[in-house]
Amino acid sequence: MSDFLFSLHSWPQAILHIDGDAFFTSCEEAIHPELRGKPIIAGGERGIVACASYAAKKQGVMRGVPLHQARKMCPGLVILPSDYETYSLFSRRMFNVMRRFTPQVEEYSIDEAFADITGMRRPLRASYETIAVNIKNEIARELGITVSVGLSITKVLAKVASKHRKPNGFTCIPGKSIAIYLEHLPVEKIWGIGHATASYLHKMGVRTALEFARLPEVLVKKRFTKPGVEIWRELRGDSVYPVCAEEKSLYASISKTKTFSPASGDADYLFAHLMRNLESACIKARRYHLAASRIAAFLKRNDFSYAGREIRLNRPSVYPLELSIALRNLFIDVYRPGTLYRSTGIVLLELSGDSGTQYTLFDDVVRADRVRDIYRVTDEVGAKYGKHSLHLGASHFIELLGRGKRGEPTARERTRFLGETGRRHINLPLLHLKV
DNA sequence: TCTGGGGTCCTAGGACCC
DNA sequence: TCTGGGGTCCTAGGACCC
Repeated sequence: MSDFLFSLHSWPQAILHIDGDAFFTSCEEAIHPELRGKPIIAGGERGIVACASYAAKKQGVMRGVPLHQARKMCPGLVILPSDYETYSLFSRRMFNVMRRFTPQVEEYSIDEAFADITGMRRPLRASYETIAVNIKNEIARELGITVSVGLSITKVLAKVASKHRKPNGFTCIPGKSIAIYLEHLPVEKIWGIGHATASYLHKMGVRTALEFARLPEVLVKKRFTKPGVEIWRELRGDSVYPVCAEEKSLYASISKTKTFSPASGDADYLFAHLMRNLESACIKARRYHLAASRIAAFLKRNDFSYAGREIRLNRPSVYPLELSIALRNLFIDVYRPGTLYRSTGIVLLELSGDSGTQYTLFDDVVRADRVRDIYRVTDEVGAKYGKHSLHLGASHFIELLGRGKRGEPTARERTRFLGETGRRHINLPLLHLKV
C-alpha cells in the first residue's frame, strides 16, 4: 500500500460524481408515472436505442442497439423519441440541487456532474458521506429520479465509485480503500481507457485497474502518452483533473453525419449528402450565432474506416452558399472513384461569435451581405415550413430519393434530376425551394 | 453488439520562419 | 549553397466519451 500517495491524508480532496440512472427514460417515467417500471427506451427518432430503462435492460435492450432488434428482444417495449428539451430541464434542476451544497459543480454531460466538496464539512456540518447522500436524496425528492453517487479523492476514482453500484447507489472510496475497489475492476472499465489502450495493457499482462495503478512510474511514462499517465496518477489518488466549474462556451465544434444504406460510390449522391450535412450543421451554428473558421469533411468507407480532410477558411462563415466551393475541393481530395462509402460527415471547427466578422480586402462585401440576407430568409422559411425547405441545388439530389434512405440513384432518376446539365449541380450550388 | 450521432482532446509530421 | 536549432501554425488521424 505504501506505493500509493493517498496514504498521507485520508481526504486531500473530496470529489463527487453524480450519474443519472438511465437518465432519459427516468425523466420520462418521472413525467409519466404510468410508464414506471415498464420496459421503455428513448431514441425512437434515430433508429437506435439512446437510453433504455432498467426494465428494458433486464431484457437485454442496451444502448446503441438498433430498434428493430430491440423490438424483437422485448415485446411490449415502449419506444419514445428523445425529448432533449425536457431532459435538459431535468439536467439543469439536478445541477442546481448540487449547487446548493457547493458552487464547485462541473456539468460534465446532460446526465453527469462532478462536484468538489473539499472543505465543506464545517460549513455544512456534515461528513463528506452525509453531504453526498443528502444531495442524492434531494435530487430524488425534487425531481423524482434516482442517481448514483460516487465519492472519492480524484475524478477518475469518483467515477469508479459511482459506477460501482447502480442504480440508486452510493459508494465512497476513501484513500485507504482504493485498492479494494481497483482489485477486481477490469482496465477497460476505467474512465478514459478505451478499446485501444485496454488491449495494449492486456498485452503487457495488465488486466485490472489495481495492476495498472501499481505499474512503476518510469514504465508508465515511457509506455503511455499524456492521458494514460494522467489516469494512472488519478487511480493512485493523485488528483490531476480539477473540477472545473467555469461555464464553457457551448460548442467548440458542430458536426453532422448521416448514414445511408446501401453504401454508395456515386460522386453526385455523396456530395449531395455532404452538402446536406453542411446545411444542417450551419443551421445549428446560426441558431447559436456561431461561425466556423475551419471546416472538415469525411467519408466513411464500408469497412468503417475514415477518409477526411479539413481546411482553414480565410474568414469565418456559416453559409453553405459561401462554403460550397471549399467543400467541393475537400470532397474531390477525399473521394476515390470505385470506393463504396456508407456515410458522409462534416464538422464546423473553431467556432466564434458571428457578430463582428471582419472582411478581408479580397472579400466582395456586397455579395457577403446578400448571402447573409438570403440565409436570414432561409432560416425564416425553415422555421415556418420545416428545416431544409429552402436548400441548395447540390443537396437536392437526396430529396429525390426518399430523404436519402434508399441509397444510390437509378440511372433514370439521375437523368430526371440532373438532366442535360449533369454534374453542374456540384459546381453551381443553386437555391432550391421544396414545396 | 456487423455497428448511429454528436462531441473533446492529443499527437505527430510537414511547412514556414528566424 | 550548405548548415543547426527552435518556434509556431496547419492538418491528418487516433482515441475516447456520452
